[in-house]
Order: sequence, then structure tokens, then C-alpha cells
Amino acid sequence: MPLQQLPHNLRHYRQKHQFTQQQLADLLKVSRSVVAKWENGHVLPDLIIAVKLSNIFQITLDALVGEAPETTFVLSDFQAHYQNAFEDYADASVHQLIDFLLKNKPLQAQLNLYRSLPVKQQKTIDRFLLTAIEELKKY
Amino acid sequence: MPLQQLPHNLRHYRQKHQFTQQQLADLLKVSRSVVAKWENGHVLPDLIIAVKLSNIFQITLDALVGEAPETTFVLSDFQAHYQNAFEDYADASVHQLIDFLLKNKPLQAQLNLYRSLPVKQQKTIDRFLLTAIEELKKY
DNA sequence: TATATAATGTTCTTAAAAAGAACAGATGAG
DNA sequence: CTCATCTGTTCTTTTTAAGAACATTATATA
Repeated sequence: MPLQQLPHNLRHYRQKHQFTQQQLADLLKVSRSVVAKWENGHVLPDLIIAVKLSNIFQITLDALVGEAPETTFVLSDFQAHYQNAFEDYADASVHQLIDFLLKNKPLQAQLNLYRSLPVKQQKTIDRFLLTAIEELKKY
Repeated sequence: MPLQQLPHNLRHYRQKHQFTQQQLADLLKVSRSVVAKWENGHVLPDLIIAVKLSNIFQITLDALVGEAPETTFVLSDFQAHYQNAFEDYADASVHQLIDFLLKNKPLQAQLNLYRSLPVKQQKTIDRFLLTAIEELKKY
């Protein structure tokens, strides 16, 4: 089984927080025996549990699973995230768009609705918007 | 369902790396259909797969699952620039919106068009969008 | 040391969830 | 339009983790 470090890390952080297996199990609403199994490497927690654990222990997921990535990630998650995006969309207009978005609360609401739609429906909206806007621009 | 961002992130990074679902599936030695299911939020990849993905995409696990805790933010140019704005609109959903915007180039184009309109016409669009989206959400 | 009690490890069965294959639909180039 | 590629979904099977019960170890206290 890969993720060799995970069982060890789990036990370490649990003890660091002075939890018994039972207490941790209660926090996560799982049985105690499964906590034991995680710590002994018999079974892997799923992603949802892993996220909960990283929150409880106040560590990153990467720290929890103990998989030092090959490249060194000095940047915070936030920074890494947006930095990548900016590399792709280095276009300065993106900054302006974000400014615009930040200042325009109703638009935020609209976009949140839009986001909640399936991609297919988003595209429907897209198409409409395009023609509607072009239409309006004539005036 | 938790981990809302994961499907979206997954698709984003796959496309960023110019992989088809099949190519990514081959790298991971899984079927293509399961990749589709991950991207559509029907199923969660397990921890082992998640780690592999973070290596392939060269991002942190936390970035992959999109559960970046705000407490770990480090100052970046981006953050410095938008710091004031974020104070005003401390709503966490704004972060997600910006995220979404950065990843969605067609939407950027749409919004740039939208921005170019007079406020009055923007409001026309707003009203229509609202009803259109509500309509679509019924399906 | 003996014994009680708490904490942890293991086994066995059940249940949940993801995997794959096959089919269906969408997208796009020519 | 047509073919090929890419993606989404359904159905079934398989995998794997979950829980309960039992076993073992560790710790405290008389």
C-alpha cells in the first residue's frame, strides 16, 4: 500500500492533540475500530475524512498524507492557485474584470446562479448573452 | 455533497495539461469513464488517486480538492493588490467566484462585453439573466 | 503482584461506493 | 452531412472500507 506515512502521521497528530481513538472517532462520527485500522495501515480513509482530519489537526492535506511533492511548494495554496491561473490568463483585462466583479455585488449574485447550472445550460446562457449584448450595443 | 470544487478543479487542470479523459485515465491506469465521473461529481477518487493527480498536475492536494483554509494565506502580489477589496467584500463566495472566473475564459469574454455596456443596459441583461437562469434551473 | 479499567489491535460480516464495460449523446473537422 | 473523437450515463460487478464483537496490551491502583 502506498501512502506509507499516513498511518504514522495520523497517530502522531491524534496523540499530539491528546485524543484517544474513541474521541477522534466521535469527532468524525465513525467507529473507533476504523480509526485503529487507519493508524495501522489496514485501510485508507476516504477524501472526505481526510479533509476533516486536516481541519481537525490544522494541517494541510499534504502534510497529513506525508507525500512530499517533488517540487517545493513554497507558495500558499491560495497563491499557487491564482498564480497558475494568472500564468494562463496573464491578460491584464482579467485584473480589471476582477475589480469589476468585486465592486458589483448584484453581478456576483448572478454569477453564483450561473455557476450553479450545468455546463450545458451555462453555454445556453452564454450564447444568449452574446447575441443579446451584441444587440444592445447597437443602441 | 462535500468537496464541491474537486470536480471543477479536476477538469480545469486536465484541460490545462491538454489531456483528454482517456489520456489521464491511462496515466492513472483507470478507466476513462471513472474520470468522467470524477469530473461530474458522481464519484470521489480515493486518496491514492488524489495524490497521483496532485503529482501529475504539480499542485498540492489542498489545491486539488479546493479546500484551501483561509488561515494559511501568505501575502502575494495578488493578495496585496486585492486586499482592500476583500476586506470590503469579505464574503468567502467571492473567492470562489474569482476562482471560477479565472478558470473560465469564455465567461471572461462575456463579462468584458457586459462591462462595455452602459449601466442601464447591464441592468436589462441582469433582469433577463435572472429569469432565464431560474427557468433553466427547473430542468 | 493482582486486578480492574481503559486503550488499542484484529477478525468476520455487511454494506457502501467506486470501478469498468457498454451504450448514448455531443462536438468538431473536413 | 458524415465520420471520428471526446464526453456523459447506466448497469453490473468488484473492491474496499465500515462496524460489531472479540482479543490483546497497557496503565493505574490497592
